[in-house]
Amino acid sequence: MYTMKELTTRQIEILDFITNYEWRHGFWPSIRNIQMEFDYKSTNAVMGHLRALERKGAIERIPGQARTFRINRPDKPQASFESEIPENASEVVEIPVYGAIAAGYPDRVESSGAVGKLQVDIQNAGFTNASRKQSFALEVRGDSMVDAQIYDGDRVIIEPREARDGDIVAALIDGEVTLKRLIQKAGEPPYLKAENKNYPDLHPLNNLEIQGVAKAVVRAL
Amino acid sequence: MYTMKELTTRQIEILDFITNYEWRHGFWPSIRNIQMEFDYKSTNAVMGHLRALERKGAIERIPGQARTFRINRPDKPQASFESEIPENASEVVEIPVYGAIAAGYPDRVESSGAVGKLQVDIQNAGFTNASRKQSFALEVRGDSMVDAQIYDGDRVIIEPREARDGDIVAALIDGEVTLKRLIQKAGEPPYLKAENKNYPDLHPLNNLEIQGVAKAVVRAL
DNA sequence: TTGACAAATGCACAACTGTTCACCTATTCA
DNA sequence: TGAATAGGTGAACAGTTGTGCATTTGTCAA
Repeated sequence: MYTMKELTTRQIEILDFITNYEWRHGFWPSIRNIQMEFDYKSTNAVMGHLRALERKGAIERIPGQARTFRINRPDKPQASFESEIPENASEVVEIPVYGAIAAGYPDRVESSGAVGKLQVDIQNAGFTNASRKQSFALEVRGDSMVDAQIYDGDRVIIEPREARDGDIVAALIDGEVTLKRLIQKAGEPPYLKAENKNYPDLHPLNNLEIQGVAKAVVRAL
Repeated sequence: MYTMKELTTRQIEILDFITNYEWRHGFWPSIRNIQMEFDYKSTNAVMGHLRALERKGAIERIPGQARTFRINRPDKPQASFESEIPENASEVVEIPVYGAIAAGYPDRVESSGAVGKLQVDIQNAGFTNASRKQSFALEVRGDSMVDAQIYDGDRVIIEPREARDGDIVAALIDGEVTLKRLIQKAGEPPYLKAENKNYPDLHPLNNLEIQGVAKAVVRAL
């Protein structure tokens, strides 16, 4: 189901080290940091793996800039034995629930203060370490996202970060808050698309401010 | 109140930008990134502030290494925000994720050990205090519950308790595990019903053992 | 006035860091 | 057999990045 291609054992080891390094240090490793961990005699051994990981969509980097990683996790945990010793499994995201967000037509956020908390661990929700502390949850109102399996009353966990094309985002469009899918093609102005045929696309008149990207849905049964 | 000394307005601005940059990008800014943000003509303007922030204990850095920040924030945000949050909202359930459960036709639980953890607070998931510690999460496989908005790959949080008519349950039916809705009318033998017209009802031949009731769904986007 | 400190400019340097080129071994697969 | 791919060595290069020195301005308190 996920677009990420298969990774080799070595590539998974590298990826794990990068993730783990960031978890332990709070910043990403340099290529020579990785080189030392694996006792490579050349930085190029690392470069090859990084290129492979990038080609397979597992990571992203900013060319030429130091320690700028982005990890693209598949939602599923990879190797089964890898998680038998879940070192970071106990790490928890603490997410304030701020109020309602309209999945129908744009609306204003209602509640000013947090009305509850939601805690989800990083592995399972696919958060980047970077923004986990700032994540928050919003209660969904309306039915404009039903085709993305997001329903009225669900709680959406929002991670504040830059959005890419196709992300489901919490956005301020002309001053009002809404939950929609972001369409951002090169050379064209970005707009918001509902996941429900009955709703029209939302083209911003003035400005479009992305507040964050929806990372997970939680629904009480 | 805190060991951290007073920061000037400018230093707070710098600190905020650093934190915010890391939120948005997933990695720390370089000194020149900060310089550009504040339109400094010299990197040394930034250096001065960084030195001050480090001297006052607000941040830490690794000398000579790129984009290696550590923010020393007071752990508690602000008292005013804290008081708006219900006290018991911080209480957390720790839920091991055990493996896959078939929402299609019955299947065996695949993994023996926990493959991850999921933490959800009590208020939002609606757990009873009694059984929250035994709760666990299962990954859903198949599409037999799509009409209840439970999809392939979702994680269902199961609370082990006696089920009532209409509950969505994890059940052992004739030795195999499945996720279905329980139909239990008075005077009739209970059976399991899929939330998908294409799946037939499951009538147990021998025994029907309810392992628990589904309380919440968590899905990564 | 003097001193201390916050804030900022300008420039140069050295270390850190990503990247490339050339070359090598081993395995898989048609 | 030949091509493709994973994995690796070695050396060199260039851009990024942190850092130091010298200098200026303004505020505030002793």
